[in-house]
Amino acid sequence: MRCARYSCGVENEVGHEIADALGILLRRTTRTQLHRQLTEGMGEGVDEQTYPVLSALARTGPRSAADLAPDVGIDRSGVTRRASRLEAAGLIRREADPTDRRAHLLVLTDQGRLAVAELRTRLAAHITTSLSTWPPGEAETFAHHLRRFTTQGPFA
Amino acid sequence: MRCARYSCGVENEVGHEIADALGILLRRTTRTQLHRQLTEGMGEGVDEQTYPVLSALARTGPRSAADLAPDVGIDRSGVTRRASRLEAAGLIRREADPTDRRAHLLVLTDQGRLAVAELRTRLAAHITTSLSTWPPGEAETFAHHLRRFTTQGPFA
DNA sequence: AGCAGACGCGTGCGTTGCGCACGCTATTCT
DNA sequence: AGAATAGCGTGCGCAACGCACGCGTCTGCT
Repeated sequence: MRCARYSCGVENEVGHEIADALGILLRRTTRTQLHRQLTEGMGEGVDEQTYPVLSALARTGPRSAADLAPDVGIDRSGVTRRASRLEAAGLIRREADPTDRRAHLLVLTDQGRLAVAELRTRLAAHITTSLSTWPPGEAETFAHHLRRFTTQGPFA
Repeated sequence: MRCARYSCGVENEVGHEIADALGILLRRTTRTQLHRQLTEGMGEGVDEQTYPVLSALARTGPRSAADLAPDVGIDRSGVTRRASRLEAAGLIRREADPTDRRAHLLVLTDQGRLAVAELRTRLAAHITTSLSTWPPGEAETFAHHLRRFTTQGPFA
């Protein structure tokens, strides 16, 4: 176990370090406390289970439940149920697919768009306040690295 | 929406960017596919639900179930049940607290320690391979930033 | 010292959510 | 046109969680 920082290129040490940090992040994420704090006061329909549906819809636009399922990681029926809850909360609505009359497209309502924006804003506020002590510029590089990691990394 | 990179200090743009990336990470995490892939072939007791317990024990040493509950984010009874599963799988064992005869300390067995190490190794391998295309040094910087973020950030 | 209240763990009950399998409707291919 | 296929929603069984309770243990007060 030699010194890892600034070693030649990429070594396993870096992977372990990131793995540890991600493990912490996973744990902090798994505990739904932050999600609850973020979703507090929102509509009754949005929680840590329905949020991925909203987020995916906001990212990729209207899609069908079956199409959404692999992104959310659950069964199609689960997406259907979550969508029903979100529909009851008025955050999304089912729209008939014009090209296929048996398909239902899930599309965010204005309220749903506001909800996603609000959630993102709250999360950004949390992050921004805690990043205010970082040296100038490092937050930006971290943000770029994080984005690159999520888009081309093992979580892509 | 002015240009955010290398702006003065920290602006909301950075928070939003990180929030988006974390949103993706949350979604990718919520979908248990990666976890399943990582825990495939491990003992039957370890899954995406029991992993946080193992991880927390590996990080902080033997603790009681009630003490562990807030870190895992579930009820004490839930920790008790997860611990029972892990105990049945031989990954942890309940040990009588020497200072309090009603308390049971959850302590990793050698097998449990190996399981945590194996999980961390698999995760590190995933990360390392995908980071091999990064410019030299950036992975280390990202690792340090990520660690700092998880230790002093809003997820601390 | 003795007793009452508090604390900690484990367990039954009710609830919730998921996966699988099925039925129904619409589409497509021969 | 008819048969096979695809897509959505729903019933059933299962797993897991939260809440509340009981039992054993500790602690503080008289």
